[in-house]
Parts: sequence; structure tokens; C-alpha cells
Amino acid sequence: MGRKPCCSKEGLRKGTWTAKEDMLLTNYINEHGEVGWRSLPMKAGLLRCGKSCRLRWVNYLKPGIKRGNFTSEEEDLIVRLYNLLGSRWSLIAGRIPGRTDNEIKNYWNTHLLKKLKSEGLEPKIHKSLAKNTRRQKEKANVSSQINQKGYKEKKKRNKKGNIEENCNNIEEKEQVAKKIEEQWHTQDSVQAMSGFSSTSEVASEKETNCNNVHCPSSGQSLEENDNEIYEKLQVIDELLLNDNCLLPTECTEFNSESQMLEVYEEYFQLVSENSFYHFQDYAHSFAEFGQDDL
DNA sequence: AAGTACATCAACCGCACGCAT
DNA sequence: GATGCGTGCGGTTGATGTACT
Repeated sequence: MGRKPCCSKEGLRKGTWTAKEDMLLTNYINEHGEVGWRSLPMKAGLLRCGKSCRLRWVNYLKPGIKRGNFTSEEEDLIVRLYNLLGSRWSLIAGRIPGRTDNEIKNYWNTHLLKKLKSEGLEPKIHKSLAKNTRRQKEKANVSSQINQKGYKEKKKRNKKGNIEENCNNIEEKEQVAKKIEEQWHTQDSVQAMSGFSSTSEVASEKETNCNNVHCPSSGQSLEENDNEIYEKLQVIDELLLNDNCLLPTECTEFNSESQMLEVYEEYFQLVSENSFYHFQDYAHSFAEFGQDDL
């Protein structure tokens, strides 16, 4: 039995959104939150498909979305991440604050690809489609250690906000990254990851934000929160930015490409779920790094 | 000014997955 | 385990803008 369409297409508007539609959607979500996309259009008084509403919100209306040109740091990061992960735009977007998968995808296809080719830098060709990759992963039995039940249990726990298990996994992966941990990266790399442009800016941002930051899910202050996980993430970040590990074939830290991708998928999932803290932690680390360095 | 080609990017579409039943 | 629903993802399309003739 095939899937029903996500919504009846009769009488629904398509194409570019008007300012009035944007306002209706924004007002509704501000009041009720991002819940029930299917029923949202009717409740908000919009003649749009729920998927269309979600896309509009996620890509353009949601607060914190950065518009405008990509910086060279962002470009560099996108290229690195593409080399690692291929067209997993949502994962890549999760690593670049304020940018959406759609925007990055468009930018890649219209600008970066041409730019790289003109510079004689052919990007690594990845097997297209994440869904195929997932199938390949299944075939390769990458997650053979995790049976279906265990996997579901793990997901449930994660959803409840319990990141302890992930943390332990990262800890295991940390052993893999340990060898190159000492190769601390240049300030440029850290800046690219943190989104700040100078040490003083980072320090200032740290001062402004870190003192009174609260966890959206638990309400814990940053000080109370477990910073350990972010230190671990940082180690993986180091690995991520290690030029020697840009291409799985050149990276000796993993036994196989699938193993490497598994580590990164888990990592990105974790980062996406906790991106705000990670961002702050990076600022924190960078400030300390700058101080130690002086 | 008009016509055409090309570039850009917002939005759509189909599929797969997680979850509830 | 089977089924259906809601959601998110990645590939693609097409409307619009811009450059060129």
C-alpha cells in the first residue's frame, strides 16, 4: 500500500511565499511551537502543505538563520565536510551555525563546485544519496553490534535527553583519535569551527554568554552542565579538521570507510542535538587556548 | 529596447525512517 | 511483525534575476 500524500493538494498554494503568509506562519509557531506540521497550515490559516510550511520555517523564518555570503572559513569547512561525508547536507549544516542544509546544498552546487573545478581541485566523488548509504551500511552490517531492540532503546534514551551512552561511545572513539590529539590545530581552524574571528571576540563572547547560559532541555546552567562531553567532542573535532583524515582512504585511524562514517554520523548527531553548548564550549576552549598561548 | 542564454536559489517531490498502534 | 502517520532528507525543478548580444 503506497503512502498517502502528506496533504491534499487541491486548493493549496504553491510557489513563492508572500509576506502575509510568512507572518501567519511565524506568528503561529511563536505561539504554539513547531508541532504538528500537517495540521499547522489549517490552524494558522494558510493554504499551504505542511511540508511547505516546515521548509519555509526551517530555511528562512526560523530565528538565528544567517543570510548572505559565505565566509572563506565557511567555504573551507563545507569543502572539508563534503570530502568527509559527501552530500549529507543536514549533517554538514549541523556543523555550521546559522546555515541550513538547503542553503549549503545550493551554494555547493552553484558556487563551490565550480570554484573547486576551476582551481583544479576535484572534490571527492561520493556515492550519492544518504538513503543509499544507509542501505549500504545495512548491507555491510556496520551496526551489527546493535540489534534492533537495543537500537530502539538507545534512541528512546537519547530522545529523553540522556546522552550518557553517546558520551561513552564518543569516549571509545576518542581512543581512535588519541594518537593525533596532540596535534593541536591552528587558530584559523578553531575560528572556523567556532565562528569567531578573533581571540578577543571569543573572550568577549564567552564573558557575555557563558556566565548565564541555560540548557534548553534541562534548564541546567552551563556551569552545572557536564562539560566533559564537549571536551570529548572537541577531540573528534580535532580529528575532523586533521588534513590527514580528510579522505577516508588516507586516514589510517579507521579500519574502513564505513567505520569512519559511523563515528562521524554519531558525532554529528550528538553535535546537532547539543550544538548550542558545543558552540559555547568552543568559544570557551578557544579563549583558554588563546590565553595559554600568550 | 528586445530577445536569449545562463545563473541563482526558493520550493517541490519522492523516499526512507522512527514511532505509535 | 505489520501498518500507517508524521517528519526529515537529498535531488531536482522552475521562477526569477542578470548578463550578454
